[in-house]
Amino acid sequence: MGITKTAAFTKEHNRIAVLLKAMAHPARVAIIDYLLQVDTCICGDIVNELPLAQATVSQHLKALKSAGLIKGTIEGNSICYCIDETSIADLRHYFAQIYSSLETKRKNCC
Amino acid sequence: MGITKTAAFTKEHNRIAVLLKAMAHPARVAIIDYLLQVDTCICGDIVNELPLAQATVSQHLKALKSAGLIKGTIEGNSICYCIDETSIADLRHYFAQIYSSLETKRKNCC
DNA sequence: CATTTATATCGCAATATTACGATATAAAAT
DNA sequence: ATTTTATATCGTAATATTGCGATATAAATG
Repeated sequence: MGITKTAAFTKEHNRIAVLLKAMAHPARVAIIDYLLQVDTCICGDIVNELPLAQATVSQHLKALKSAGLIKGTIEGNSICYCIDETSIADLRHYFAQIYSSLETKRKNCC
Repeated sequence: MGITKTAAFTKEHNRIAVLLKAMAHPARVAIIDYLLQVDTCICGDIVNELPLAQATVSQHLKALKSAGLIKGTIEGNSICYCIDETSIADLRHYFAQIYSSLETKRKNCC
């Protein structure tokens, strides 16, 4: 025991959980933030932007990448990372739907 | 080593990470989903809705509650849980901002 | 070709999460 | 007053994450 019972939940619930989990760390929120701030997506200096060792940053980038939140393409010596719009659009849609669902249903006891 | 370097990141990045972490599990996504589906927020049967033991569900509810995603008020014998709109609004706003920022900046290399 | 630069992976220690049975608590029903 | 019902907490085992030094890889530069 101690392992997430992934198979017991719906595909959709798991899909959302995977995306959220990938972003559920301040370093990874900071990485997304940084990728938004730079105007080009040639981002070879993410390591210098974060208060973490190079190996750790690389791991965080891998986590974001394997969840589909960022894309990385080899650019000669270094790697060009940028945000994958699709996954952000999915999350945006997810929370927008929850919010509008809350607005229309308006619970009356809390 | 092995502990998240919370202090090294901004308050805002940590705040978002805490909210996302609370939702970053299929059981907790399922709980939010269920709370949305029921029309009243007297939700004493969340345990029966999930494929997990009562103790485990209670822990997940605690996690959602301490992150501020749900509220629970004692209703006699049982507890009335419902979604806390504020936190959902925050997350909705966060992803909407990322999305619109992506739209305006439109990277040209990926 | 040796060196530098950029990034990834390995191995490991510290810590955190997930799950559940057992037990506690406290209100409701009998 | 005892039992039932609803929920929380404790203890603990299994697993996952976080972080980093060391090392690997591979392109760029000298």
